[in-house]
Amino acid sequence: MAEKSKKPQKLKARLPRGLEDRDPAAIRATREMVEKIRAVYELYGFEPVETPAMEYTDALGKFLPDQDRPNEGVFSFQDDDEQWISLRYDLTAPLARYVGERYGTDALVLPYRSYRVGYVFRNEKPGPGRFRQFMQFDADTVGSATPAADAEICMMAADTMEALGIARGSYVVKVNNRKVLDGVLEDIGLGGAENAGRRLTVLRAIDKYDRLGAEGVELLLGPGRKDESGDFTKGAGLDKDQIQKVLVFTLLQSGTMTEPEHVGQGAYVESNKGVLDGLMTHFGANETSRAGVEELKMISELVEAARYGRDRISIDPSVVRGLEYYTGPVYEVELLLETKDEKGRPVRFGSVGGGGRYDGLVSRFRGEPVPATGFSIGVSRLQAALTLLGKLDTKPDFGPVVVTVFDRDRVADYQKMVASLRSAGIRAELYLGNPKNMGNQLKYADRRNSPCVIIQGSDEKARGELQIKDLIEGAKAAAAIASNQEWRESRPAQFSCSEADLVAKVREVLARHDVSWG
RNA sequence: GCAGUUGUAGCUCAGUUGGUUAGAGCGCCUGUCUGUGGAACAGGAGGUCGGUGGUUCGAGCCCACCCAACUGUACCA
Repeated sequence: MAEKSKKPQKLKARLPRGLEDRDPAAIRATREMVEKIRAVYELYGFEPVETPAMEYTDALGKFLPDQDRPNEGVFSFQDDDEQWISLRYDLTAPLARYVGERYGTDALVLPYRSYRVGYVFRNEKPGPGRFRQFMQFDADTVGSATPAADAEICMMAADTMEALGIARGSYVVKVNNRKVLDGVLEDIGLGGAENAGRRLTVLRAIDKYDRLGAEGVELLLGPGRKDESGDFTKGAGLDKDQIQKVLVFTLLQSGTMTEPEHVGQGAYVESNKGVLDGLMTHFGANETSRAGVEELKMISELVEAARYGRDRISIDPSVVRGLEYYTGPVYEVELLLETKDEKGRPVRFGSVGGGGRYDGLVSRFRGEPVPATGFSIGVSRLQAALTLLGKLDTKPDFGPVVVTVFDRDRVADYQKMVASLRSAGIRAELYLGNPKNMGNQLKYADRRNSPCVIIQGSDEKARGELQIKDLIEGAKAAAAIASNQEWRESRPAQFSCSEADLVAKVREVLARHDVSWG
């Protein structure tokens, strides 16, 4: 018993939770998604910019509501000079810093329209499609207060989803305006700084509408709600009339969708308009709300004029989006596809992107107001969703053409073949393992998913020839062969050619199987 | 953070009322096979039984605490 602990303990190879290693297929999928998003953003006139993964903590967080616990949710450390530095948790705050540093100089053309992609970090509990390091792809317009800036970001969000292969009807861009919400809250007596906490509770309750439904929201607005596990969530403690008013607001989204045959005749416009009319009727008396509805109206008219119907961009008062820093229109892109995980349980992905107007975020670096609006796609979450939906190509890429080593003293000859294939633009490599037998080399090439291998033994060398073995064709032929003996001797899908024809013949094999790399 | 469920080989899982040296399938490695991938056959490696402490003559199994994963919930700039 005493010597049990004498064993040398191995270091456990493991990754911190909420992080992931990414294989070639995942990397390729990300690259393709990023490229499609980039193309749409560029089309809309945005230009790229890149900022570092770290910022001074105050530049990221000072404006934010949860500053009383600066180390929660963010990864932070202290620099040599004791200043706090944090890993960015989104791409918006760093952009505000970037703009704040250049505002009013020649380095920045206003309105400034830029996009950026990169990893962001959050120190939170991970879940399916939710990581502690994940990729976002943002676009923002800084220095423009017109709702036209908001409208086009909504349209761009819709275009981006379709560019990513998500069919119209399988996603929706939801739009709301924080001003309308603020007005409603004023109306029910929750205005003023002393009610900030309860306002937050109400906003969170509304935000859960799509998940909990009207009944759940009602409980959260009132006494509170108990979930399936018995956990209790404290409510906002509103009275009946207050709850009723908030619910009327939230439920106004459920205007009917226009029938497809009316699309194109302008009829579908009525649905968004219906929501807006309803908002105006119920809440127009409040000045703040009315201003918000007017903005939404403008956005709605602009997107509809551009033929983006409610099937793509929908006014939805239940959208809250984040907390304090949004000041006007807010947007959220939701995936409407239902899917199941490996165990057959239904998974809802919900929001895969969002954004809004944040007129205060840049101005805190300046003395003057700087309006801004932007949008962010959660690339990692969207990729997780698309993978589960089987909408991403997860086939591994083809491996390189493998030149096998037959005679160990002729490695130079084989390396020369590799070089000539490479100079012809063909992905190729020399077998670098132990070349003691051909079987291992073919097994290696097979596992690398190589389209073909090159073999040259002394017989072929004497004739100035070499063998090209088509592994893809060979695998098909193998199905018909039962014995190993026969399998070996028949050498399926293998042919000779002269050394001079190497590149041309390999090209033929590649063309036959549509092999392309990357 | 809170609650529930679950932790045995790389993966999926057996493991009796607490009893000798913890098993299987798949995968992996080696050989049959230095002139050819799959299949077949033979052999092999791989385990702190999630961790620590306790109860016991004896713990994979019982108890306590801790850790991790999963699900729900809270938070999510």
